Amino acid sequence: MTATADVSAAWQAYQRMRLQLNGRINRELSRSTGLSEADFDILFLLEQSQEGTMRSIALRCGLEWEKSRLSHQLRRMAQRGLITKAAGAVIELTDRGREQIAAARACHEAAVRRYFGDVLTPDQLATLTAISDRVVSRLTQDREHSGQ
Amino acid sequence: MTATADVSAAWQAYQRMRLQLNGRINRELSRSTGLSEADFDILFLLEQSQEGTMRSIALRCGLEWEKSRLSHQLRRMAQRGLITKAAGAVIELTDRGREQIAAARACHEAAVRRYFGDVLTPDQLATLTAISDRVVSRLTQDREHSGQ
DNA sequence: TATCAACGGTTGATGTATCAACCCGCGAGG
DNA sequence: CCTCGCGGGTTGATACATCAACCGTTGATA
Repeated sequence: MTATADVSAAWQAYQRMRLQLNGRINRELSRSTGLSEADFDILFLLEQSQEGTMRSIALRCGLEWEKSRLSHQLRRMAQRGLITKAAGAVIELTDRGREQIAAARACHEAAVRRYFGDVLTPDQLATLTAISDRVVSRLTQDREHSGQ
Repeated sequence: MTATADVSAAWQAYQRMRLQLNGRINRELSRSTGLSEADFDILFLLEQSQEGTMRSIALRCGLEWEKSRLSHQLRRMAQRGLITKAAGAVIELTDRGREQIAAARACHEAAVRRYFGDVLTPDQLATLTAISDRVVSRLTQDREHSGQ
């Protein structure tokens, strides 16, 4: 039986890492490219797909976002000229969007490596992957609590 | 040298856990107590301290929040009657706030245990703590990039 | 003493997240 | 053929996060 103190220590340490790590990466991304994490995630998925087009529903499944969240975000990104909305709920990457995600990807990868990949051992990385998979599978398992 | 693929796999798994785990816990907290994560964090700190009072600056240091964020949040919480603002930037827990944080703490602890503590081995918890400390210390080390 | 810089705190503007309500097209069952 | 429900998408309201600009006090220095 795991002691409460150990769980609590791990939780607190994890919270600290979560807040600071993602804060730092997002700040660097925003400062050097003007893109938010939300922008980045969407553009990244779009760039992955050939032709740079995806249906809304595919984005939603890939990101596991709520539909209203995606709708609001796509509207703002279309206003900024990063994407365009075509018929049939098809979202298309613009040239401007393509430039930005290319630059942002480099910045993001560098930050992830600098603050995460480079400071952890292969063992730690493997354990973190296992931990994450375990927690996610637990969450998926009792989806009934989720309300979503 | 750690392979790029391993870093990337660990990063993606971690991101999934981060998004889903915190999303679930916050949703349960909000549904069953009406408190957001921000509310919870502040009330938790206030409850810790004897008398349920703290100076703004102490809250800011404890939470590592930006000053404007704290100011906005305290204003909203005062409007909802969870706290009161006294002279000298002193924040005081109200009776209503005390009730809510007590209920919320139980709910939060149960959720952390259910989705996190109960599904990980002592070894995994210890490794996660080590990972978190390592990453946080790396972040603290080159604070110059932070902009904050 | 006068000034200035630093710091704690507030405010307003903007972007982001979530919930609820709504619109619409479509297929199942009457 | 009807209609009813479901799912994809939009919209509006509200809460939260972040940035920049501002206000007051305080302490160091010219």
